[in-house]
Order: sequence, then C-alpha cells, then structure tokens
Amino acid sequence: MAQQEVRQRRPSIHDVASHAGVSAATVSKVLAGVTTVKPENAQRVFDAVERLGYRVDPLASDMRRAKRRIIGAIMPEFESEFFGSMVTELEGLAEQRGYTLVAASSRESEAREKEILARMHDWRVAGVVLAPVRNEHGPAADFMKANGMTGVLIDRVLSDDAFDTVSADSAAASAEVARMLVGNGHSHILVIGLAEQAATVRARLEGFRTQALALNPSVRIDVITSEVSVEPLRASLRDYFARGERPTAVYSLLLKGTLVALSEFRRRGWHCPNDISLVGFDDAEWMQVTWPAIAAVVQPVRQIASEAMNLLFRRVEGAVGPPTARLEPCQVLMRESVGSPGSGPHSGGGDRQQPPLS
Amino acid sequence: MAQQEVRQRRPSIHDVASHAGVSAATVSKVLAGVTTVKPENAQRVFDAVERLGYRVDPLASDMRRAKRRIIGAIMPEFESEFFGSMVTELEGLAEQRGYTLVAASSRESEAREKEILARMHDWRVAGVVLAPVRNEHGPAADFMKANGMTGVLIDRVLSDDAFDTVSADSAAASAEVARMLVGNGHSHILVIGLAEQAATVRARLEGFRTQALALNPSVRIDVITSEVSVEPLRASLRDYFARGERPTAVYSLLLKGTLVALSEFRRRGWHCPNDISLVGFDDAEWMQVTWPAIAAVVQPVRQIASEAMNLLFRRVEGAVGPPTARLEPCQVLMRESVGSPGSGPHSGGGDRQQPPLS
DNA sequence: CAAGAACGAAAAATCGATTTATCGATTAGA
DNA sequence: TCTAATCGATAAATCGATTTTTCGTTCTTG
Repeated sequence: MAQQEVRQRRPSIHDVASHAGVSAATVSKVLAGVTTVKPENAQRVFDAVERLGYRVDPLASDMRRAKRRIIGAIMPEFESEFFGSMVTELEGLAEQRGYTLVAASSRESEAREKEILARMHDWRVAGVVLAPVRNEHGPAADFMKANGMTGVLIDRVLSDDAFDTVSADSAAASAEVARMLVGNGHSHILVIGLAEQAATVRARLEGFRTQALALNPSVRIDVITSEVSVEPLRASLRDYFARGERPTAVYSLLLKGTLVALSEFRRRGWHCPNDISLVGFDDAEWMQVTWPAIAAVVQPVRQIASEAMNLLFRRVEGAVGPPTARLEPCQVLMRESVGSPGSGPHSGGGDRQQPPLS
Repeated sequence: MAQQEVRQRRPSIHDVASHAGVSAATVSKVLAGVTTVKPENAQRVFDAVERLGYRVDPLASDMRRAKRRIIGAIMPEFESEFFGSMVTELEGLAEQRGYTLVAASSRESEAREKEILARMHDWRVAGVVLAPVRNEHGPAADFMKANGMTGVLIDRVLSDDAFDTVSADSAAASAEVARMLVGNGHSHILVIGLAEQAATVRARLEGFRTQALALNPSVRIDVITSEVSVEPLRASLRDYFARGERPTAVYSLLLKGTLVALSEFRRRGWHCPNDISLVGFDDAEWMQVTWPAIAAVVQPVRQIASEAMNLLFRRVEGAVGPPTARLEPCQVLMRESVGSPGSGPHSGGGDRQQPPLS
C-alpha cells in the first residue's frame, strides 16, 4: 500500500519525460494543452504523470516568466473580522485564477508596510492588493509607483492618480447614519475617529455632517479624533464626558472606537439606547448578540475584494488607462443601540447591572 | 530625481558581477558572507550592489536547494481574533528567520485543507504549521505523513505519533472554570460545544467534568454538542431550554458557542449573571466592553505560535526523535457574566431592556 | 630551485520548468 | 523526381541564483 519509501526527491518533468519516452519539452507542451502533439504521445505523458504522481513545481515554473503567479496582500492587521474575511476572500479569488496569495500584516506601521512591499517586489509578484495604514499617499504607494509595480489600493483610500482604488462608500453610509440619528430626533451628536486615516475619515465625517445639517441646521456635531493610536482617543472621550458634555448619540467612525465608546459608557453606567445612542462604522458578529445589539455600518467585504481583484488582474494582463476609483455601497444595520433621545432617564448607574467605575 | 525610467528588468547577480568586474559566483559568496574573498573585491561588489539597488531574488535563490525558505500556515478561518493573531505571530516569527509565510484558510473544510496542503507541497515548503479543522488524525496529517513533509500541528490537537503538537491546555483551563462555577455554588451546569473537534473538545469536557465532580459529586452536568456546524447547536440549545431545562450556568467550549448562548439568552430575555451565568472558551476584545463583560478562557496565542515555530524549525534543521506534545497554560478571566445562582430573579424579561423575542 | 600546498576567483553544473531554435521525416507541389 | 512546405518532436537556451569543479597564482618547504 502506501507503506512505500518516503521519497526524498519528487519526480521532475524529466522523470516524466523518460518514463513516457519523450522529451521534457513535449511533456511541458502536453501539460500546457498544446494541440500539436501526437495523441499517442500525449496519452503516454498523461500515463506517466499519473503513475509518478507528478505535479508541476510552481516555483520552477515561475522562474522563466517576468511576472510570477503570486499576488501579495498587505493588511494593517489580521485580528479584525473585516480584514480577516478580506484576506479569505482575496485568497479564494487568487486561487481561482491559479495564483498564490501571500498575505502580510503591516501591523499599522507605515515603515513595516514599505518593508513588506519591498520584499514582495523581490518576489516579483504579479500584483499587490494594499490596504494602506494611513491613506493612498503613503510611502508604500510611492514605492510601488517608483518601482513600476502593479497594484490596487483598498479600504482607507478614496482615489489615486496612479493606482485603482476600491473602498466602501463611507460618505453615503455616514449620510444614512445621519438620517437615522437626526430622524430619531438627535440634535447633539458626537463623532469619534482616528485622524490618521485621513481620506476615509474625512469622507465619513463630511458625509455625516452634510446630511445631518441638511436635515436639521441647528444640530450640534462634536468631533473627537486622535492622531495615531486608540488610547489617546479614549482619554479625550473621558475628558469630554467629564466636562459634562452630554450628547444623545455617538457615531464611531471605526470599530475600535465603538469598543472605546462602549467601555466608556460602561464606566459611567450609561445604557444604550436609554442614556445614549450608539452607531459604529464596521460590523462584527458579536454586535447582534449583545444586549443591546449595536447598530453598525456593514462594509461590503466580498464586493470590495472581488472588484479589487478584477481591477488588479486587468492591470496584470496589461490594461492601460487612467486609474478608476470604485466606491462600494454599505449597508446600515439599525439595531437596539439607537433610540430617541429622552426616551429614558438620562443618568448614571444601571439599575440591575452594577456599574464598575473602577 | 526619481523621475527616471521605470525599469522593466531588475538587475540580476550577473549585472552586479559585471559592474564589479568579478564573476557571479564571487558576488554570491560575498553576499553570503564567505570570508575567502579579497577585501578589495568584496568592496567592489558592495559598491555595485549599492549603485544598482540589487536585491537577491528569493525565488531564484530557493531554486537550487531542496527545502525552500517558505513556511506554510493553514488555519480553519481568518475571521476570528484567535486565528488572526496566530497568523500575525507566525508571520513575524517566520520573517525573523528569513522565511516567507504563506497562509491559507481551510474554511473549516477537511477537503480544502488537504488541497491546500498539496499545493504547499508543490511549492516544496520547508515546513507547515497546520491547525486542523477536526483533529490530528485527519486526511491532512495523513497526507503530510505519506509525503514526508515536516510540520507542526496546533490548536485542535492533543498529541500525535508523527508530528509535534502545540495547543492550549484546555483541560487545565476547563478545570479552573469548573472551580470557578462550582465554587460559586452552581450545581446544574450546561456545557456546549462542537464534537467534530474531537480531541480538544473531549479534553475540555473531561477536564471540566472531573474537576466539577471532585468538588461537588452531586453536580449535574448536561452536554449539548453538534457534529459539524453551529446552527444545529443553536437548535439543540433552543430545544433544551424549551423543554424547561434551567441550568444556572453555561460553559461554552468554543467562541461561536458563546455567541449562540448569548443570542439564545437574549431571545428568552435572560440576563447574565442574574438569570444565568456564562463562561466561554476563547476570549475576544469585545467581551470586556459589553454589559455584562463576558468571562472567558484566554488562549496563549504568542506562546503557542512561538513554541510551534521553535519545534518546526528544529525539525526543518534535521532534528529527529519522537514528537513532543506541548500544552501551553491558559488564563481564565473572571468577569461579570458569572455570579452565584439565585442572586437575582430567575425569570424571563429584562426590566429596562426590551426583550426582542422575534 | 622544483614540487606541493594554499588561496582566490572564474568556469561550469545545477535546480525544474518554459520557450526558442533546430532537425528529421513525411507530404505537397512543380 | 526533386525541392519546398509542413508537422512533430528534440536539443538547447533561458530564468537567477548557488554550489561544485577547475584553474592559475602565490607561498611553502624540502
């Protein structure tokens, strides 16, 4: 049975050739589907392949072409549902086309982002799907430009003069959030976000503000952002509340911000939606099982991934022309964390859940 | 400035050689750090490398060795924090050693798992870190064995007679959960899990049961498992509660089970910990910001990743000997979702949060 | 001073495929 | 019948490195 020897060397195309009694070139042609091979020989090749269990070595196969069948993917992190499923999708799409996806995490560092990119360039990847840490104008995009790499930018980008871009339509989604909140009677709303992701944060903020003011010109919109990490944001938020500010709703422009908001609410003993309403950009599985369920903007991961790969392969196959900037529509999920202001006593202290306040 | 031509072909080692006035072999040796090269020539090589911006092509470099500097990683999914950070860790560790990590998601399918493994074998990866969908005795492990691949199994494994294994010490952690729950006076506990992950689920279950019975021989432990996906588990759990079963605590052996339990509690209007206590295996960021915060077992991701890579590289470098089975200790985070039974009214209906019951 | 050891570097083989050039045999056309 | 075109397949070049072999110098040493 399978209790043979553990073969050290795998059969090469030459082994197949000699077993089939033909040359290696003929084997290569047969496997590539060239039709100018005598059927009899083709059959012998197939038999030999079968008998030896031969499989093409993709590395050796890629040696001789300028562009290799490898696609690189660089994400700011792997830990979130959004980027996790993004990588899953991209991997599947690459695989469908016979490519191998090599994914790497920039860990929210632009320096690392560029290093990874350089390494992928060394591998002579056919293309790169880059979700930049900051925006489309970072050092990574410059590197790609300077080295003539082909790539697509996704997520924290709006448009670029050198690369195709694909992202969620943040502005439209934020406008819908504005309709939802202002429509529910909220007239003092706090928006929180990280400013470093300039392009998209600005789009989300402006989309929200424009729509909110259109619906109610006297609405008050406060904004709290922090430059790099999420902890300063937490501190600013804590200060803000400590100063006695009492917005009736909070819109977080990013997932980590939603978590920060929730934990600050906890800290003060506020409940959603009675004490304050909450909407977050970016959905997560747990948001529908907590009490209350958290309203969120769902990004179209599959569409973004699919569109990014389409655009990328078009370029890989040599398409020229000005870069396109795609915006994929989001879905806004209304959940229990959003209510009307004043529908419950606005005060500290839960009634049956003890407030920690530690 | 950088507005040069977009160079199509990158400089090869021969370009460096001719610019430096030496042979390609000498360039290779200099870059490999061989000391038997005249300092003057070495300097000329370095200068040429600098001037041309030369970097070794890892693909070509790997061609000539039997084992390539590529490590494969196969995870059941990328969407969860656990596997997401596992990939991040593994990638960093591989990179430290000059290896490239190629990660793929088996999407909880054993068939896909084996396909990916075959593809990685085609790439002649130096080693594989496999987190099997089911357990250590699946088709993927057989494939690795039959083809003489070197690898390490992690997460849903206990021990194997062919491969090193590394996983969280589920049994010990579960015992601690048992101490926590029984110590709090719970005498009717429901455990939920997916049976397909045989090895670990059994370990977690037995660790829990043994300890719980040791502390209180009359404790009642119900078990609900489902074979493949999580939806049947949800259905069984719903039936269970519908039959009038009223455990005072639930211990979920996996993250998705924790979500299912929470959503079923919601459905019935039960609050933690007053109506029922909850502990989940696997921690997540959101669990500390919800109200109540969810008690959870934290798996030592970094330790598992680091130990797995150590073992793997030991084998890659030719170490022989019987496989080792490592168990890394977990941390159990006590949070508000656990209380004493009977400390609140056990009934349906929240008081200020409206129960959805849809 | 001649033979052998030591040294440094170039030439060549190698990895496993693909692609181009070449070649022999058969068939077609004049 | 002889040359030309066609077909099928092989030999050889190529991709970009590494590693082994070979070779020419210089340095020892008897």
